[in-house]
Amino acid sequence: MRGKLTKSQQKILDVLKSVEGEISAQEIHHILRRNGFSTGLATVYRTLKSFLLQGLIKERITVDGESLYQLLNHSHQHHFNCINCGKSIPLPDNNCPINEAVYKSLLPNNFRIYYHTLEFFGLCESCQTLANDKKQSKV
Amino acid sequence: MRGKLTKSQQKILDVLKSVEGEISAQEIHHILRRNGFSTGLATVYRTLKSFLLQGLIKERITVDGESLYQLLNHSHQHHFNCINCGKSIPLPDNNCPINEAVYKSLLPNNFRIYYHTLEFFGLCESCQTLANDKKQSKV
DNA sequence: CTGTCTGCAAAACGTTTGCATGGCG
DNA sequence: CGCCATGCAAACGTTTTGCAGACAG
Repeated sequence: MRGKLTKSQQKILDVLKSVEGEISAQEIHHILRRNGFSTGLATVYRTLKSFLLQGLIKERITVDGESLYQLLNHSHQHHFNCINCGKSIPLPDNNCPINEAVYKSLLPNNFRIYYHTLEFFGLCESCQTLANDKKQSKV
Repeated sequence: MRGKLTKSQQKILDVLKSVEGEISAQEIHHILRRNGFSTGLATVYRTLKSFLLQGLIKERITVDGESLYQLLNHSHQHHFNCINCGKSIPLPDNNCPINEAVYKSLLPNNFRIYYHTLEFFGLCESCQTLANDKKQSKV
């Protein structure tokens, strides 16, 4: 894939564009199937990997071990993730603290940076109270 | 597990303490086996999940989909990750831009934050040249 | 005794790969 | 005609789960 996209690749890109936030490979696959395309799951994965290497999309792995993808030109989000229930709550995106200056100060310049992820982990409100009630995961 | 640790759990904690940086569940398992303990892999996973929920350790999922664990009181590291070859290069940890003030400004206070991850993704030097040579992943 | 922790093996899950087919230049 | 992309199914590696037995309080 150099420049031109195949039909399948174009359809996958369309789905990515149509989605507000992040989406998984399997969801893309379902949407395509639902819309009558016989695209295989493997093609979705292969295309996403290719998009990723071209710096077109970003990838984020959730607490549940699933990869979510998002177009890079979309406004990016960071999240709070509950390590107990797996809930992932996007933070207001207006004030991401990672700007050009931070990039430059932290990273050697022989890397080509496509994107970053900033994620917070802990317990959400309800999982905190569950933990306090000791009903939970004494393990 | 409330306060007191079982033998297995203590041994797993010891391994975490003995390691400078991050370590995978499987590596912990191997080390225990090598040292003559018959600890099962499932126990390692179960214990790590419990440690995680107690805020004892942090978890980071690599580009290859493997979880790495690290004691939370150890100095934390951020990384540059090559999306092509999977290399993960730790950044100088002295100046993490995510401090208390940033936490407070970004996050609602009904979450209990245990830790954060900040990761940069892109192409490392050698993968950039490979990409330029077009020998690579035209997909 | 009772309840939790453990090891083992099997299952689950998301993802990747091999291979034969198909489509496009 | 040749080459790359595709679909399918099988393979893969990590993590989770079910279960019976071991252990501790």
